[in-house]
Amino acid sequence: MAELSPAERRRQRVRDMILNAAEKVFAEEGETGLSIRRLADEIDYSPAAIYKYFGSKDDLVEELKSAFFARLMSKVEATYAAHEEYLDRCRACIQTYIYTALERPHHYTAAFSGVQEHDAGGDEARWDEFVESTSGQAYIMFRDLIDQGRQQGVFPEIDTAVATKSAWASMHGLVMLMIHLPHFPGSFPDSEAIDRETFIARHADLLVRGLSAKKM
Amino acid sequence: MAELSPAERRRQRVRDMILNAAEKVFAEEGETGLSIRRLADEIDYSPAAIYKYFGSKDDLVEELKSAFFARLMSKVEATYAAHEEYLDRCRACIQTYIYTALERPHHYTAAFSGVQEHDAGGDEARWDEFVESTSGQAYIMFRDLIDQGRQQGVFPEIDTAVATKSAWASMHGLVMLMIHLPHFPGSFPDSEAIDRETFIARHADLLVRGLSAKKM
DNA sequence: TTGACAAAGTGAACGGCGTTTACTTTTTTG
DNA sequence: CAAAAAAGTAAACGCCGTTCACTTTGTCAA
Repeated sequence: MAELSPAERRRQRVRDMILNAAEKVFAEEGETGLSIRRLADEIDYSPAAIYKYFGSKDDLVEELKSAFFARLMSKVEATYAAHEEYLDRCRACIQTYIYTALERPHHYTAAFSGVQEHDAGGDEARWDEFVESTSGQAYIMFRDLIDQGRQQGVFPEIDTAVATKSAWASMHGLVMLMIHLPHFPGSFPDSEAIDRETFIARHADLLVRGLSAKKM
Repeated sequence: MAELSPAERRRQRVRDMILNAAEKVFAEEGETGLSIRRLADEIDYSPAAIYKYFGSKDDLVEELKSAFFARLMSKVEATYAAHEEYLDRCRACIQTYIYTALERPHHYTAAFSGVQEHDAGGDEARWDEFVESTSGQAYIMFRDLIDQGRQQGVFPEIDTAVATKSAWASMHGLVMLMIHLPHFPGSFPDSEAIDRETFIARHADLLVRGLSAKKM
């Protein structure tokens, strides 16, 4: 079962030290605060040593991001399993996604950063790549969830793929606004204060309502 | 009428040169590609000269962002004026927001960057600040639009502030996903290809449908 | 056990960055 | 025209990611 030699174990330990130090800094300060030199300092190695374990700073950050996304996915899966009734399950999964994303705002935003040019050409080779990517997994999971709703007639008039993308956008947008606007959604003096929990629940409601509605 | 002295005119010209060069680079490459030294090079001045016109790189970028957001707002306002029927107006404004944001992805994302800590304490002094900020203006405008719907009974059961924030999140999320995922929403082999125009229209539809629906 | 080879680790450097400081040149103005 | 103010600059500071030549340490077959 893949026994590790002492050398491999040692290597693994150092690698983990780097990752742990990086995770800590990144969670608190994001990519801005994370520098190879600072990391090296914290683990008492030279900066150059880190390059024996990671090809580049981006590679390192990539690993932080995908570890986070794996956790996000497994949390949503657990929520899925914990709810029987379909609409409950929907709302709960949406909320779990949002809450978990908010636990690590720097990770979540970093996972969706970097402007992509929109290749109109149907470059379908990228689909495989996407499915294995962090965001791809989120898409697949919610697509399956929503398609159940279509099959059961709860969402009578939707196209699964379109509805999934819309719903995802809606969740994603809420997370992003909450991360970037310090007073969202509460403490707007133009309305009664509303706390995050109730707002998230209401947002999930609105979303489900839109999916359930018949065309106008 | 605030006549400008020749000195002031000259100063203004140089300032604009800097801003134009910055705008060009930023539109194409975002904050990554924008450096003071490169800017100085392009306009044939020394790097230090730029600091006679802008306090910092962030100040400069701030000006690019708010100029963009002003354009975004005025486009949405024009769309507002161009549509009479209420639901048409709603859908059209949503779509204009999305399209204009997508014209300058680097500007739009930069305007929503930087993780904020969530001051639970009702720090209401920030409201004034928010109202004058770029994102604050977007909020106010859509809030007024949606409140019209409530008053007219088109959106019968909504709370204006909550609905506005949800709707905004929904638009914002779509823009962000389109910017960050190269194949969104089309060219997913799990469904028929769908182009951006139709998808945006459908997304706006779904949103309006949610707002119109009665509680379940 | 030893000698060769690989792996781990390092100090110093390269080229880039935002920004500041001390300085010179140009322009405005009393 | 002199003095004050503004515009512009070269050089440096302290960061950054990354690379390279080098030394140290560990592994393993003869």
